[in-house]
Amino acid sequence: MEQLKNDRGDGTIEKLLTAAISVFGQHGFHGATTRMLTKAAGVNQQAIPYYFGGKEGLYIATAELIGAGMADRIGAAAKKVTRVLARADEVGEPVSAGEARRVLTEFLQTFSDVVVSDEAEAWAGFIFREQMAPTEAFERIHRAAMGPMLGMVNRLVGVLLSKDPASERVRLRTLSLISGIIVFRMSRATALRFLNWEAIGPRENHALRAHVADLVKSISHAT
Amino acid sequence: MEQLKNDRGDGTIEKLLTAAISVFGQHGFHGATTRMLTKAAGVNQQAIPYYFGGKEGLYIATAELIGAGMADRIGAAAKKVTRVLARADEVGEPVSAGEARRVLTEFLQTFSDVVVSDEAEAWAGFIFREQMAPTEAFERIHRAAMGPMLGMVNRLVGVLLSKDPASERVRLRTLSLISGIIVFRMSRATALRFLNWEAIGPRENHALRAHVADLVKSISHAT
DNA sequence: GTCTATAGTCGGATAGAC
DNA sequence: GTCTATCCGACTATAGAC
Repeated sequence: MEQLKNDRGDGTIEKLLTAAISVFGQHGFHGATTRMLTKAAGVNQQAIPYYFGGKEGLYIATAELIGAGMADRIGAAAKKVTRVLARADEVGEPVSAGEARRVLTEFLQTFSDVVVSDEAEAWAGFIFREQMAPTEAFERIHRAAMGPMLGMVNRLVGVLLSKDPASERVRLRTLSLISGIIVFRMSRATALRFLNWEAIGPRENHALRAHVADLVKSISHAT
Repeated sequence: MEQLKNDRGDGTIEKLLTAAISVFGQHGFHGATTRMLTKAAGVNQQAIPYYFGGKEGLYIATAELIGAGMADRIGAAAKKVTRVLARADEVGEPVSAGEARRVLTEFLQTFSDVVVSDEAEAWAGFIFREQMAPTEAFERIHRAAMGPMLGMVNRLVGVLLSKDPASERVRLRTLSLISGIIVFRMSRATALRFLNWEAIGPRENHALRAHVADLVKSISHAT
């Protein structure tokens, strides 16, 4: 399967992949039918077996696209953090609590932006379905985006707690911290209702960023 | 549909419901077939349309059972909290921060126990699928268990932050707090791997209870 | 490379014997 | 109330014209 044929197909593959993210996300693998997928993409039903070898092939390809998309969207922010951590390693001196808090807050605010973005809405269903019953698709998303992010955040949480990042306590905090942000996407319906929000617009986005700062602050204050 | 017929059926309905929780949880509504469901329950395929009017009817009935199960399992702990809150209302004096923290910790530890329990494993897939694409089934679970719990926890978080429980800030914290616990069920695979845990046994359960106490503590310390 | 037509499979629900 | 047999529709994938 050396490479996806691109000649002549005026974006059939791309249209299919784009549509697949939201259709699979909304209905899951079984709930989505090839007819839904191709209709949403505006292409012939036969395009799926032809280009992807079948529905499952399209599913895997979609997962890869999502992984790449996530990595891309948080990439710039992640690079900043990596740079700070790398510099600390070079100097052989740990990152200061103040800097860790600043960097972590900034990164997680970006993450929060991405999480509640319209783009992520299409990703979310896909990812969280996979999280419950991981298939190969999840592996790919994890490797591309989630794994590196977890490790990075964990190091900063370790600094804030003045504890070994490898310790259980730090890792537990990291997991809870990230899930405390993701909840606004994953349980969006529940969250909106509970907050009396109708949607997540600029004002709500701003409130979320403040909330993220709150969460980070609460880590450094606890012992 | 006055009442489910129970005469003579030696537990067919019960067997079907019990099996349905895990089968729907694992495969989702579309992924689960009536043949899977009835085979897992050890009953005739025809039993689903007969007793529940169809696959969807079984799905709704399953949701109700889960809602009742959750309410039951956290019921005792919830009652304690309700009592404390009610007493405060009577006296007209707010709950003290110390008591709020104690009560909240105890409640959330129970919640954490339930969340990671084997029983909840069967519920989890069902609930989180619903959370992403809520149907009527979600409404029922929400009303039975999640809604009341959110309100209760929120009041205590309000006390700890010395803020109006209705305020956005408090509600945001409540959502993040609860999701910080649920993550160990919802993203269990990711969490276990990140923590180098093989399973959640007694030791891990204990660690989680300590972690929950940590999370509550971090609320009272933050401003 | 893209289409129409259709084959082949499996899904949920029904009919009717017992 | 429970079974076997079966229908009908929807699904994915293939065949073959263009």
